[in-house]
Amino acid sequence: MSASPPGAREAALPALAEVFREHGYAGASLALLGARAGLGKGSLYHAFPGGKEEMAQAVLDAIGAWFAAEIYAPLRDDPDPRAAIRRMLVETGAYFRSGRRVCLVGALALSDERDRFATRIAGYFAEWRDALADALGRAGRAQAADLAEDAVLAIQGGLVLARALDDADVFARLLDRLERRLCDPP
Amino acid sequence: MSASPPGAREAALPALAEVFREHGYAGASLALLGARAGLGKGSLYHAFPGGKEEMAQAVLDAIGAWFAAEIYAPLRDDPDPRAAIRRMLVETGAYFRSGRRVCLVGALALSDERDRFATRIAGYFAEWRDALADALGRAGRAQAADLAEDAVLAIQGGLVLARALDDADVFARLLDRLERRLCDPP
DNA sequence: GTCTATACAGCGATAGAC
DNA sequence: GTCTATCGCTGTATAGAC
Repeated sequence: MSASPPGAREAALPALAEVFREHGYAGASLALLGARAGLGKGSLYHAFPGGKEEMAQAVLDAIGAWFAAEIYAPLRDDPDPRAAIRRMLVETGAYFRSGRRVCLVGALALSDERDRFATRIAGYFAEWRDALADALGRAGRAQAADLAEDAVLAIQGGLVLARALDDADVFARLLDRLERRLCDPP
Repeated sequence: MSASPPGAREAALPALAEVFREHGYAGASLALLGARAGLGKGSLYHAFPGGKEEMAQAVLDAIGAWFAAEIYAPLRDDPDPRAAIRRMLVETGAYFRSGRRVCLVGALALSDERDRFATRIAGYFAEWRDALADALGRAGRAQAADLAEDAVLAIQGGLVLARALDDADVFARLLDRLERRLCDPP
């Protein structure tokens, strides 16, 4: 029981997320997670009784909720689908710090922890792809599903290549190309 | 000194590579590496005095050599550049087991071990991109550099998405789209 | 609730028998 | 050359003081 500051758990999530992004699931030690969140191990386990796995699941939920609200919902609901797609590209560039920040979901998908988080990983990408396909369809594009799959995958590849070459311009150029490919009249 | 079978080191590389692919650098324990290679720790350290890092560097060298011979060289030298690009797509599909196999270089790029292997990681992708741009240029395509960057990054993204959705068809569809985008007349 | 202390397992690496 | 035994360390997780 007990009345910890009601949002102690939520308050820690951004710090935890950043540690997972920077070090991966295996490399994110409880010492690092606690230090960055400003909590001792006791407090961490009080907020997340399931330990590291529960922390990661909560982080993935928070990431999914952010994308759902800021990106997927506009793609589905904005009466101007092209504007929603442009918004998606701008928000994506900002969220990933122009390619300097790793996508935790993509990194987990490649790791051997994939199975543990399979549902959330698959949901994140399926939702993104389907919301984008919806917007492209409403914008009158043919083969909206293929185009959406291609764009979602390119964003992940852009993050890989930008980090591999240590060159954030790679990601910026990709977003430019995507804007033309997705928003220019067919 | 001593005359270990001259290729003991080389013979172990494919097994070591597979363990690194499946478990990542951090997750590839010496126990796993030795078991899969059929060697005890003593033999492993005899072949790779630098330990796990030397094993990974040797694996990356072998991967780079394979791609250089099978993919980059034809892209640069084949008198029919479109045929070389088609060959690249076929070989890539086979190498990554139609998307069921992870790209070790891409996974390392996302991990926090990136810096340790930065030179080989960057070289792998830069060579691929430049060789493909060369072939596209010889095929008479405009904006060959952009097109090449986009294709190399899409392959990495395709591997991420195929694994995230646990759906190898994602990767197969991507290779089909790339063939049209790269080989069809402009 | 938050801390420190600790249990216990697994890691990379090394030493030394054979 | 290859093995087993072991070192020193770090990991997650838990117990218990406060």
